[in-house]
Amino acid sequence: MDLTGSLDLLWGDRPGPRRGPKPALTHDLIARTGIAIADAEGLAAVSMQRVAADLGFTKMSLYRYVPGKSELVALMADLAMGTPPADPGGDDRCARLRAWALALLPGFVRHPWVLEATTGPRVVGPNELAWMEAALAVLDGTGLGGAARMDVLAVLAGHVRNIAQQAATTPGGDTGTQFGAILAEVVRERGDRFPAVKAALAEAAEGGEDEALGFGLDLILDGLRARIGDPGRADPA
Amino acid sequence: MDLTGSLDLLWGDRPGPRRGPKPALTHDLIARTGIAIADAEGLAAVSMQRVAADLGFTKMSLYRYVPGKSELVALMADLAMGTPPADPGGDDRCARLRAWALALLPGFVRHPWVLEATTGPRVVGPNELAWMEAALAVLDGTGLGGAARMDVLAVLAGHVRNIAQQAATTPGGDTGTQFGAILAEVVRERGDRFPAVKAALAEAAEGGEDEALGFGLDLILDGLRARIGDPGRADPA
DNA sequence: CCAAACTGTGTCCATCGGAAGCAATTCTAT
DNA sequence: ATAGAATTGCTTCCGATGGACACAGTTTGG
Repeated sequence: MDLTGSLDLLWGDRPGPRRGPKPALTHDLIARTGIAIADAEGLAAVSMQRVAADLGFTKMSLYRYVPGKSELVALMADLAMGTPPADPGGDDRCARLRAWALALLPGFVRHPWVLEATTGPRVVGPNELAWMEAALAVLDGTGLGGAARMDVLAVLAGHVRNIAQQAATTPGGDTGTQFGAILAEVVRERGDRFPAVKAALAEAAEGGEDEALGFGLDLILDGLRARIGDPGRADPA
Repeated sequence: MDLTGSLDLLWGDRPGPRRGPKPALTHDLIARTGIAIADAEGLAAVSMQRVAADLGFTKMSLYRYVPGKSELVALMADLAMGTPPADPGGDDRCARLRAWALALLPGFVRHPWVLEATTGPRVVGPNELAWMEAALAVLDGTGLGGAARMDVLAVLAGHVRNIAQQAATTPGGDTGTQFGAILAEVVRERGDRFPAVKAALAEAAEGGEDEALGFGLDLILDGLRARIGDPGRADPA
């Protein structure tokens, strides 16, 4: 796996050549075209051919800008996540982390393919690193060690990813094939062998509102609050 | 997206035909062959051609057993995760959930491609459902609602997935390209723009042992302990 | 002014997932 | 026992994909 290609591309460490025809495309334009395709039809619909066609160019011209498809997808993913919002500040670090996590969700919901594109070891891009920086900055000055701070970040981001994954629909537009719906379908006729799952599903369907994201964040942040001296409710009601 | 194919295959609802030549292969054998390839060379190396070749058959013969590649991958993933261990029991539900989460990790570490294979909406297989059942059974009888019980499960499993993802190495055997190593490489020359990340990484590298999994679990389970009346240490010390 | 450098394109290739049809094999019904 | 039906594994074929390579046209520096 060659990571220098992704690294140079994502971080834009390219000396600008001066001779020859002026480039008609930019990394940004190419990536945005790919994002549009992935948003509408899923990551599988993103091919070099397709991206080039949507831009009005031939497939091979893209290779003048991007070393390969995986690097293009990495570029798309980093661009799609955008930059983190400004830290609201304040004394309650947990509240700030909560805001950070809540801000992370829309990107995953609007671009569900980013979940696919960012599984496994990869080169971290500028935007992803900026998100990490924002969360770690909040954790600066707590008694937590470096590894622990990274862990808090991983747990929070992981939870947001999970929620986004459950909410993700099939790109084709099959709104009925959400993860929960599929699960319910599977359990319907086999519930006897999985009574706890059956009960939880039935109760959840009856209960109404889905507060998965907030509930999980409260769970994690309550645990965190106990480890750092921070204002906020000590009694979780 | 046709889910009936995956559904029937994963759950083995196939009436056994009696006429014709006896099948030379089984779902189990095919899936295990695919797993061996994915373990050694990554999920990308798993093609119908390759699986068939390793079995000594032609590519198209596999389609007599499996409707398509995605269904094969789903079968591989469910088989690779195996069945959950027996619940140790006891009064401390959090300890039981901790054991459950710890038992979940080895499967992801041994088969990193399962993370890729199980992103996005999918048909849940028997083994995955058994893992869900095991965790939800522990949460039975707590005051938590159905949706909340599912959320606890999602948070725990999500954290384990995240840890496994960070520990995953490139399939090709590039042991140096773990996620943390790549991250460190990126930050090395750009640390000034990301001071919090730089500090956390430096401190983590110096600190030594990596307790990411346990730390995150403690975080989550402490938050959970506050919501269910359960024995266990109240002071996280 | 010319050679070097760069861009976009056309051609070519191996590989992939999968459809369709064919021959051989085995079971069921007579 | 035997004919027909069902099933298997194989061969052939197809469109699409990612990517290598060479080529012609364009721009710029010496």
